[in-house]
Amino acid sequence: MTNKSNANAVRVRFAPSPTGKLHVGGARTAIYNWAFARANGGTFILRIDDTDPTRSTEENTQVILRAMRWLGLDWDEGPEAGGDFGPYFQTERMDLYKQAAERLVSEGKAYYCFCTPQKLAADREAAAKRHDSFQGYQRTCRGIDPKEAQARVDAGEPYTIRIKVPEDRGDVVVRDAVHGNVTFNAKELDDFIIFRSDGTPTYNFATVVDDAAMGITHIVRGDDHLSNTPRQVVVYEALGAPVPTFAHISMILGEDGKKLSKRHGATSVEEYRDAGYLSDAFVNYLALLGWAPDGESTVISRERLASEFSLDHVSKNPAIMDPKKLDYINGEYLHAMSDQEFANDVLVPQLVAAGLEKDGALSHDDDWFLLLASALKPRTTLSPDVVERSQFLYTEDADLEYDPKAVKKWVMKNGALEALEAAKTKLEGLDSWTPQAIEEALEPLPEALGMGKGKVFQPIRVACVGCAVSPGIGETLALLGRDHTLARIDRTLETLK
RNA sequence: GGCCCGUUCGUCUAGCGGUUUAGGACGCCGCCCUCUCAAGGCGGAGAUCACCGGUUCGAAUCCGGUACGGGCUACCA
Repeated sequence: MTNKSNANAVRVRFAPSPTGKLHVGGARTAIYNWAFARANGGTFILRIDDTDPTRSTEENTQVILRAMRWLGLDWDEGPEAGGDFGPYFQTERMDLYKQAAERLVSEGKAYYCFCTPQKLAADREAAAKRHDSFQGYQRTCRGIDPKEAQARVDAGEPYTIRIKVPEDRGDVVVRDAVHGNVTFNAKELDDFIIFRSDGTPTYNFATVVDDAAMGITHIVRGDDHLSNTPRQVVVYEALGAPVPTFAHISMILGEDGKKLSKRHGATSVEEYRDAGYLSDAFVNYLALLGWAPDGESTVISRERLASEFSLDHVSKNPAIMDPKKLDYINGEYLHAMSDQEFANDVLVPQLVAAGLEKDGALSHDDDWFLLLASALKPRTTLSPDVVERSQFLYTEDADLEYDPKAVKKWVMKNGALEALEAAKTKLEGLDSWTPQAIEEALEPLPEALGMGKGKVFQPIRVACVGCAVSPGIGETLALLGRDHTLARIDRTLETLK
C-alpha cells in the first residue's frame, strides 16, 4: 500500500458566496477544483463564504448545494459532509477571524485605524487631483502609538484593523499554475482593511485565514482575484502560513463577448438543468471551455476528467459560451445511451412531466416505450424534445391537428387518395403490427401504384401524424397502433372525397 | 491615474523555436444514405497566429513596444 505523504496531499476548495445562484462561471471553477483534487488523489472542500450578511441567504446556500449535487461534484469536506477543518460556513468562524486579526495587531503586523470614511474619501480625491500614482490609503494611523491606539479602542472609538504591508517587502511574486509567476511591487499595495468597524472581516482576510487554517494547497478561482492575490500573500506572510499555489482561470463570456448576464439567457446551473441538459454533458462542455487534454477530444467522460485534468492545460483567455456546441455534446450523451436507459431516464420522465403519462400508471407497455425510445433517441438534442415529437401519439384521432402546409404539399395531390386507399387495404390485412411487418406491407406500393416513395409514404405520414415529419413510417405506425392508424387514414380519406 | 492579465478559423481549442501548405471539434456549405426529419458517413470553405519592431540560420512559439479587451485599486466577494 503506497500512501502519499501527508505534506504533499492536495487540498483544494470551492468557496462560493451565497449571494445568488450558482452561475456557469462558478460551476466551471467548481469543476476544475473537483477534477484537480480527483486527478491528484487530493481532498475537495466546499466552503460557504457568507461573510456578507446583507446579500447572503440560506436559500441561496441550498440552491448552490443542490446545483453541486446535480453537477455530480461530490465534496470530501464541507456542509453536510463535515470534516476536521470545520466549520465550513464563514459566519460560523467569526471568532477565528477576530482572534487572528488581534493576534496580528499584538504582533505589530496590523494596526488600528480611526480614519472616518469621509476622511478616506477626501484623501483619495486629493491623491487623484495631484495625479499621484498611488491612490491608496495614506497610512495615516500607521504611526499611532500602540498604547494610545488601544486606549482609543477601549474608550469606544470606532476603528478598523489594517494590515501593515512591510516597508521593505519589495516584489511579491504570485506563483500561478495558469499564468506563471506574476510579479507585483509591494509599494503599490496599501495597508488595506482586514477587519471592519462593524466587527466583521473583509474578504481578503477571511479567505486567507480560512485557506491557511484548512491547509489549502492550491487555490483555483476566477481571475478577477488575481490582482488581489499579492494582498493575500501579505496576509499569509503576516500569519506565518505557507503560501499556496494559485491558478486563476478566466471568465466565461456571452455570445457578444461581454460578461455573461441575464440578457444572454440562462446563466445559472439550474436553468440548464431545467432546460433538459444532462449533468454529464454540461460538465463535459464546461470542463472543455478553457481546458483541453489534447487537441482532439470533444466528448470526455467524467472519469477521464477526474484522472487527466491538469492546471497547466488551462487556457488564459476568456471563453465565449457556445450554446450550439453544448447542444451537440448533450446530443452525443443522449445518443450514447441504450434504448432502455433513454426510455427510463429521459423519455418516460419527460412524458410524465408534460402530463402525457402518469407515473406508476403508464398507458403503454415496456416494449412500446422501448420502440418509442429507439425512434426518438437519434432525433433528440434536449430531453424535452421528446414531448413534442410524441404528441401525436397522445392525441385523440378526432382532435389531431393537421399542418396546412403539409396537407397542401402531400395530401391535396393527385395520387394521394390512391396511395391512402392502397395503404389502408394493405394494413387492414396485416396480422402482425410491427415496424418490420408494416414496412414490408407498404414497401411494394410505390411500384404497384407507379409512384415515387415520397408520394406514397408522405400522405400516410401526414394523415397519421398531422405533419410531414416523424420517425420511419414503420415505427411511426407501429407506435400509433392499428386502430388509430386506420382511423386517421379514414378521416383523411373522408376529406379527399 | 497607477498596477496586473489577456489576444491562433465565427466559437472552443491543439501548438510549448524547425515534423505546419497552422491540426481537431461545434457551427456553416455540399455530397452520400433515405419515405420525411434526424442520426450516421464523406468532402469543402473558413486563421496574413491583434499590430509593429527585435533575438535567431529559422518564431504562432522567445523579448520589447503599441492597440484593443478585461480585472484590481471598496469598511463587495
